[in-house]
Amino acid sequence: MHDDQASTHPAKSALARRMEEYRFPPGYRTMFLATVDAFAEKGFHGTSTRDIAARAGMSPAALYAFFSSKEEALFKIAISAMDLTVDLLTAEAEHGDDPAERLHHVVKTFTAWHASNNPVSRVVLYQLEALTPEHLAEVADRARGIDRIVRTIVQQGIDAGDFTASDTRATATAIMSLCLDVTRWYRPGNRRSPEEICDLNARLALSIARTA
Amino acid sequence: MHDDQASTHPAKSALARRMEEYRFPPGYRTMFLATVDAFAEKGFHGTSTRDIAARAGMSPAALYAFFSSKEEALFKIAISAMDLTVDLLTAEAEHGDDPAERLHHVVKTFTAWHASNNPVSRVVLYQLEALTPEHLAEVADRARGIDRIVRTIVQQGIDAGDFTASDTRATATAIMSLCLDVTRWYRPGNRRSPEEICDLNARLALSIARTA
DNA sequence: GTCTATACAGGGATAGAC
DNA sequence: GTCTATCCCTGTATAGAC
Repeated sequence: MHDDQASTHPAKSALARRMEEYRFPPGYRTMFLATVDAFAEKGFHGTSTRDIAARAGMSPAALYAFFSSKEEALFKIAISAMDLTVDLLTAEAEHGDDPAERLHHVVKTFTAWHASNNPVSRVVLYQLEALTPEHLAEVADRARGIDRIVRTIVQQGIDAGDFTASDTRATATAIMSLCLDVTRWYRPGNRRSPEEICDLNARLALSIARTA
Repeated sequence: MHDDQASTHPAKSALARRMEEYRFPPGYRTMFLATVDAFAEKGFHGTSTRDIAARAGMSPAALYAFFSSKEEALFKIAISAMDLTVDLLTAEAEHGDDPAERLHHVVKTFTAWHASNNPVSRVVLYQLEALTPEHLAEVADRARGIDRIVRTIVQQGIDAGDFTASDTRATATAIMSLCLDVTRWYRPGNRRSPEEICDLNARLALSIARTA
């Protein structure tokens, strides 16, 4: 008999699954996921440690068994999510023989990430300004790594003569916009299925790469 | 002799100019703009009324001469900005004889808005969750109005047989993503000039509208 | 409309027991 | 690792003078 979802999560996020695989302690996982949801809903500064504790079903002090501060919790969430994103996209960037195919896979996966892990991606996209400058710098490094994955494929397509865009960075930025902005407008139960959304974004990304 | 900019604003925002035209009292304008900048930089909950007061060069109590609460300040900022956006885009949506031309104008203007009024647009895009449900509903109305301007042009283009997209709303969403996400990545002094950015977005929007 | 002063609630974080 | 209890600071908002 397998566990059903007892929590408020409609489906277990990729991050939750990874934490299980890696045998993170259950208390940590509970607190971590409660923190993600709280930050996603109310924002970092709008969330009190008491909010988080209530969601996790623990006392406010329990947070400090896992994180040295609320800010560190945000930092660890961001790092975990971005490392997972890099892993996913790096794997996808190797599927497919030509740049067009690789772009298709990467955009599809990156779009799906933002739809299926909406709470985490809201935190990563909108809450990072609350980090200390040191932590922000580490996180910005990861963000550049993600950018680079897309940019590299665009450049390869241009070099191969398959993509006709003239400005690699600008093209990558536009493609990223399509993927990231899913975080803003997507809600579970959207008119379009996640698959339709991912497919459209993948096709639009190719159009963008082929716009002079 | 014209006034030079004495404030921290690199250039007077469209909103600041409109408040002058409409003869808003100077104290109100100062407080309003200080609040915008504070919210844009630190977020609504990350900003204290003392922060705002310090930026405005006034006492913390001065805020309450203009707004009944911090939340009301956010609400008035959002409403002002969105009303101005609707005015700008509505005007642009009338320039041009065919849908392609109108789309070009609207996307260009909407992109320029997010680049040139970055602080205000950061607040409007990322801080609205802090509004009361009643205020949020009013603001969401405005947001739908803005969406509709783009959606209408897309629909006209499809009806005219000029755009080949099959899903009007999805197409409008993708075009909006290009425009809105400028808020996230654009900073004054970007490698590309605002004009280049606007032109590219306008061309990409057309590509998107013409992707099956 | 702007100030000084202040009430008073809520927040982050810690102490110390189990 | 988790709790109860609590410290102390910060934050919103108001009172009342000018």
